[in-house]
Amino acid sequence: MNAAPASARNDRAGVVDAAMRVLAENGVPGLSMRRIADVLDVQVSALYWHFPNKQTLLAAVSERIVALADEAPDAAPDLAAIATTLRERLLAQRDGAELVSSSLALGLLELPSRTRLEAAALAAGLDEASAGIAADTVVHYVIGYTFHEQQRMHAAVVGAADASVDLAPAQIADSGDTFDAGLAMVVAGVRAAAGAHPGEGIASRSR
Amino acid sequence: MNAAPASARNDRAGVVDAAMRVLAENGVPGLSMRRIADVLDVQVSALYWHFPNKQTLLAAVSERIVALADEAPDAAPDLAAIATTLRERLLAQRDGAELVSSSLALGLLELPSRTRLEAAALAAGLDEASAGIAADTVVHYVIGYTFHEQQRMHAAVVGAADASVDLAPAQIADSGDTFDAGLAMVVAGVRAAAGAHPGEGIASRSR
DNA sequence: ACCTGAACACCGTTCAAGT
DNA sequence: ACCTGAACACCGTTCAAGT
Repeated sequence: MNAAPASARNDRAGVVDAAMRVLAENGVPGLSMRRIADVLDVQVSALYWHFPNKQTLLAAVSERIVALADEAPDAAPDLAAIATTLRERLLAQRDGAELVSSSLALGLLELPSRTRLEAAALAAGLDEASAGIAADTVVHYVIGYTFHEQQRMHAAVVGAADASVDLAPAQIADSGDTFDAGLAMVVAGVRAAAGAHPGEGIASRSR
Repeated sequence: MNAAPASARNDRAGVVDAAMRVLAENGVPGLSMRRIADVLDVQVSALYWHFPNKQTLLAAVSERIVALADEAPDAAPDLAAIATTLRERLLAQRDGAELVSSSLALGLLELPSRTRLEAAALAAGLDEASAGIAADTVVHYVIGYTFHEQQRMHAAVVGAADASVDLAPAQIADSGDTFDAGLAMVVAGVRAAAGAHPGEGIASRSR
């Protein structure tokens, strides 16, 4: 299986590597098939042997972005912790949220975090249907927030040269706190759904 | 097809009208400057007299999509009702959520619903900072959910001809219920934040 | 005030053909 | 199994020039 000449031939992983490099340097607007081919020193058409089209290639990039680093022992599943980890993965790559959002919407990507969020919601006491909805709700919040954040980061860079837009530095600096505050609301809402269903009344607060 | 009289000059509103028509027929992927120009029976370059670039034109389209029909008497501001109205506006136009999401992220669009959501959150008892965060959280949920939903609607149409993907019809049919369920969680979380701050809750900050 | 005509520098995708 | 070369049908944007 490894008798192939290691010289100029690429595989899917290599193409994704190249795409990640183009993404880091040029962002989504500059992530073209031709640019990826250039990095690999190959014709554009060569990419179509590895992937049927650009969206599928982008989905493979997205998959790498959201791949969980730790397959290790899962501590108690915690909604906020899983959401925060997802956000960090998205932030680690330029335009990560945009890429993942689009791959997800096209049904070309499965989100490992979503499975974990669903498990956490179940563990918190939600029924199966509600747990799925809760997981999606958290995912929409995280991706929506981070997408917005990353686009504004880019706008800030362009705007700096442009001198037409200026964001207060504080507005950017404390975006982590703002994310956490919004996340806390969503998580509180999910917890409220846990209390509502199985118990007998609306206000069966055990804590 | 139905070109305007050759003598009639266009204005910004007319260009947006044309763009809305192209959007309805071709969706975002087919919403090109050339197609818009064709509808107006005009050269592409003519569009650049009205708008500095495509993104600004798209922001004007987004603005029309989210414009509130009723400037009328505001009943008691209700988070869920405002969110539902926003979703309906987005669903009324093909790829509406995608368009609005991108204009919003680029800072080219102000969302009337956001102002109303903020007011509703204040009325519910949140402080000013939290009300803004609550409004953004609801907006992220609504846009994220609807974006995902609309992309899947299109994928379903393509997939039907494609015969490669099939969504359970039930999955699509009850998407309204699923939206409401997720929204209920978010709204409950916002309400929880109202109870926490001003009273004698967990963190009693002197103010 | 609003538009034409033409160009520039790009795109994604296909396909016969090569090795 | 993996790639080349060339083509096709598009893009957004600019700009001198027209009325």
